[in-house]
Amino acid sequence: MMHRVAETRRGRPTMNDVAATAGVALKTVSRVVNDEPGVNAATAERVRQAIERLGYRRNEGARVLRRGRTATIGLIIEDVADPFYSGLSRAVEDVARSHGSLVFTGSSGEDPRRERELVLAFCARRVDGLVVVPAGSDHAYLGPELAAGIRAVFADRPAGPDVDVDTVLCDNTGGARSGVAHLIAHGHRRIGFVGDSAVIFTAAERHRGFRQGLEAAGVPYDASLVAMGPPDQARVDADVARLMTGPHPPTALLTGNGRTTLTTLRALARYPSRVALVGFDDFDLADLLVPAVTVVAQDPPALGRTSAELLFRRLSGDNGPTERVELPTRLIPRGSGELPPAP
Amino acid sequence: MMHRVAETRRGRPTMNDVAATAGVALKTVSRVVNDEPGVNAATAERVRQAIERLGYRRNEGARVLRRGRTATIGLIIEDVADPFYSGLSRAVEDVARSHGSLVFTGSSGEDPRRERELVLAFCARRVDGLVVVPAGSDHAYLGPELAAGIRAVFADRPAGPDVDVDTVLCDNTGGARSGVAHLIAHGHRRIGFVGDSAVIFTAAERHRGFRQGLEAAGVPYDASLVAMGPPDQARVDADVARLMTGPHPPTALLTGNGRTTLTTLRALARYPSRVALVGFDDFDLADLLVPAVTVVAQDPPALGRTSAELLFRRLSGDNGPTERVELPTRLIPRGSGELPPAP
DNA sequence: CTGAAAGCGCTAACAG
DNA sequence: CTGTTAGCGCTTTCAG
Repeated sequence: MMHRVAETRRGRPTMNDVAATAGVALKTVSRVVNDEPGVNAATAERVRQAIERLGYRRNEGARVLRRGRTATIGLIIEDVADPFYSGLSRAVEDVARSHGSLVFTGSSGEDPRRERELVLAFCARRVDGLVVVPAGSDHAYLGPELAAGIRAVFADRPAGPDVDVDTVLCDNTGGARSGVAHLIAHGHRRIGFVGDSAVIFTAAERHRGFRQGLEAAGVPYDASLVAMGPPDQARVDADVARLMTGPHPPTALLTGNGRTTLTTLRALARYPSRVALVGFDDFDLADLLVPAVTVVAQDPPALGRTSAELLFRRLSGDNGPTERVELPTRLIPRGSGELPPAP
Repeated sequence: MMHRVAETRRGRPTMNDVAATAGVALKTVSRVVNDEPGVNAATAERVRQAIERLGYRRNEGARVLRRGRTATIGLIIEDVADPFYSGLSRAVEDVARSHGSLVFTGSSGEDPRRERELVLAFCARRVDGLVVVPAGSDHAYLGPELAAGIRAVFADRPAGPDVDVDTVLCDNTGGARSGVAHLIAHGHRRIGFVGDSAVIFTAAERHRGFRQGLEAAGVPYDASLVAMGPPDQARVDADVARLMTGPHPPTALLTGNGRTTLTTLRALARYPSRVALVGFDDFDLADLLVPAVTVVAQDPPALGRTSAELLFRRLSGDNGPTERVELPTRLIPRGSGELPPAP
């Protein structure tokens, strides 16, 4: 079937064009388009034919201008290409869809300025709400947006002190504690920690949990066994080399997140001795490595789902006090975390 | 600093509110907001102060209504949570950003109805253009949108015959041929193919390349060594079992995409004999498995980047004939593809 | 340099 | 059941 180019100046047929074509008033078209009751079946049919003939599609932007809600939310994460965030994204998207909303996605790349830029760009598009994994800790810029009624839920990391928003986190300290406890239960006492930069909330929390885990078992904390920094291979190679070639190398490692686990495994491949390893974050293929990798699993989709559901609860009128949800972690033993201390 | 709630009815300050506060006309505010020349410095400063005081932010939707362009594009993929698509997404997002655009992301989940729904929802939001990885092959629904001036680039898979759009593909047949050639060069003659459902374009193309590769070397094609279907573990387990326990099991396998490679590796873990394997699509950790996995690598970011750049070229006025770009693949030998045929 | 009026495409409110 | 009128927040003429 052929579709003629719209009759209007701008390239797209409008409700007015449809009304003219169908020989009815604008409002009648509006009624048909919005399934409002009280239109004669025959008239409605004429309108529908005109719509079909012109290839008319309602302009959502114009509609929003009148109605207020955009049925759109914004999602800011660190990097869609990271499996942790892509799992979270998918869950947010699914929840949004079930609420009839579309989602703008943006990657901050761990840059606070970019985070701010994205949030404000989304707000200028008048998203109804935001799910944000913050890169920075200064969120004063959100003040006017929140005051204007845009709702926000922070996921994975909390907001700075200047705003009061709902937050969904994972039990970072508890997860790290359980990882350490697991290694200690398997006989380890010299346990290293390879984590992300300490400025990142989750990294700092996991490091805290690591320390607590040692303390709980009466194992002294040794700062020389801790290596925190950016997750690039070169940095991790250097840090692992430092740990493994020191006077008292660790017999076990806790790694601070998915990316770090991979880079650490690569770095470790150069050393003959088998160190035990528990990774924070599960990853595809953990079961296929030799030995299979024991992990403290988070649930990225649950993080996304919980955040988005909380957001939509707010959007549908829940004005109760700010919530802070903490999701549990789960230790999955697969082999690498059960290796005994090397002699 | 405190921000008072907007003085208007609707919750957000408008240009009018700013004008009233600054004691100027609406148009002057507009000029300041848009950095138009010809505003007295002092006046502009008063306006800026009013903006700051009210927490004013331009309503992009209203602006669009007048101007036409939304500075927004839509991206439809199969699943953000799949690393192939998340890599592509990130690249699209980056290109969009460099052109000052925001991106709506949606996952079709391989469902043509959902693909259509997303495309139309994005069009109703008046995106300037679309990058779509199609799930279906009927794209007649796009006709009116294209006629109305929305540009579209299809990525990874071509559009159906009913529309004429730019397309960016990967060299699926060539990649598969090179994988097969590699295995044959290492002495294999009984080579199996485990791929995605044949209805998926890339799967069918890779199967075709597989066949061509055999033919080129004079190795007869044996349909009993081919297993195509959904990438879930159960199906792959069953198919691999069929292949490996048959009268003449293959000594090597070509797997049709990233997910299938993983499920096939899991399935193969149950069999003692070492079959050689080349996987289509590279994946994180391929180097850490034992043996490390030889792959025919695609470049998902390049796919996204190329598609998005083509889209923005169209949006900036390039009306040349429809293009069809094909991106090369690269064989990365790592070990699994160089295993000799089992005795 | 500044402003008033018109209108983008739509829905809300109120007639007939 | 159908239509008219106003106006969402902004930019675009066109006049001062």
